[in-house]
Amino acid sequence: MARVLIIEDDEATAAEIARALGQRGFQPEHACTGEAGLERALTGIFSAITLDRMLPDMDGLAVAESLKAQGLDTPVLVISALNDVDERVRGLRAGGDDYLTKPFALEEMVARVEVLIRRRQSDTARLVLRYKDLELDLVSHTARRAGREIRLFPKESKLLEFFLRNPEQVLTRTMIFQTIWGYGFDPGTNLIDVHIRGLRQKLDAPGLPPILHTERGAGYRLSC
Amino acid sequence: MARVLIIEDDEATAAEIARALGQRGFQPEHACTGEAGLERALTGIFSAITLDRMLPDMDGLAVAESLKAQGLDTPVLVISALNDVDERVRGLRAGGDDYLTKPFALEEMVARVEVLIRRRQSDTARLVLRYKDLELDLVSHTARRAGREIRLFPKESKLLEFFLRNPEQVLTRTMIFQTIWGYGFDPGTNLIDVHIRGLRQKLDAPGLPPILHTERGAGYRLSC
DNA sequence: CGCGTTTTGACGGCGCGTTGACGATTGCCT
DNA sequence: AGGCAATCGTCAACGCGCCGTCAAAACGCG
Repeated sequence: MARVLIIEDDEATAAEIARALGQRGFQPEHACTGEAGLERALTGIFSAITLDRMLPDMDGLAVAESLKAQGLDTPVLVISALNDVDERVRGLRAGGDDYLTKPFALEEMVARVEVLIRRRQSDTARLVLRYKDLELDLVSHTARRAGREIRLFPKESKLLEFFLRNPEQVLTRTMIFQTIWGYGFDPGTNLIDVHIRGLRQKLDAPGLPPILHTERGAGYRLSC
Repeated sequence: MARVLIIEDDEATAAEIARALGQRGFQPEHACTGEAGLERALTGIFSAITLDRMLPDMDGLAVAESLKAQGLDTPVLVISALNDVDERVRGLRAGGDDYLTKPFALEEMVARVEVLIRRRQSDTARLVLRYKDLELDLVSHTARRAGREIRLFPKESKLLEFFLRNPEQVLTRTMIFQTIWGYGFDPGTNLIDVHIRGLRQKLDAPGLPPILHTERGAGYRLSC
């Protein structure tokens, strides 16, 4: 999952940005100072960086310049209260890849981050399905519930995919065999039961409500 | 010198943009309609495109989408009078690489075009890729891990390049065959396995953590 | 023709899918 | 309410097929 570094001294702003990014499926991390941000950016792997123009210890532009000077080409979105045209031009020339002025709409910020990342790795757009606090990466066969990452077997992944594409609906055994195994009939084994068990075991961490419900005599259903 | 395509119906605006770009050393060309712009963009080689959101014959966003759909990845700067946040987000999601609202300062417009071009060049013309303690020189086909220099075969280099451009992501056999061999399908041989083995053997010096992981039933992944 | 590289094919190990037995639970019927 | 049958859940073990390995053959370039 794409990691985004937030270099921002104001805690409240940083929290808002992080939340907005998190909702779009990014994995945000936060650094409070320019120094810390530089450190994190150089040691970790990030898909993009949001950089506050004004930081307590150093100018945001100095951070951007330093990053580019060290050969790091992670795209940088400069965020600033300075709306002057000259300031914006300076920000872009200093190594920023985009410039956004405060106050800004969170949605626009996220959209700009997405553009920056999209340009970089234009290939391999990963396909992700979502329902409530559950999401599934169809390529890596990796699920995620309440932030916890869960590795699934291919068959489990296919099964969960079927449920996520038909949430809150009862799926009969026949439908499941049809879709996952291509059978077209119920062979009478407990194949599905076993895989459902596997999924439940991995998805239902203690403290969370169960998400796969059995409809006796009918089939199974994915719901809150 | 870099050519920039201006898709803009208003003659006066187009002339201003062209002059400003020309002064910074760009070679501007002008198309008056969306249709003409599409035509020029697809037939000529441009480093960037400025695209008016409102055109007489078609919506600017439709032009942007059409360009991206045809596989053209020339960066697009969308210019519009619509300053609504939703509009801007739509513009970016539709395939625009940046969004600028009228009225704008010519200098900022030029700066943004420069950023788009700079970013693209650094993407394609980059000679060395890095991830953690691993780096790869694309011209000499030489890798380096923990300081140790490693000579790679051309195929191995291409394969590693693909992984380095998509770190920490699962790459399926199909994706790899598509990218490295241009097949578009999995021929069912163990070609990839053999080359992966070659890379592992060369990259994983004893004492270092393995860096190429297999995701059974899914593909391979480059990580820590 | 000779060298370096890529591809093929055979073989073995092990992960994952499947099976079958058995226990638990549900719902109907007496 | 209680018993019974049908349905579902759980577990461990088997075996197929995917993946790793190796060496030899095919390829391409000079």
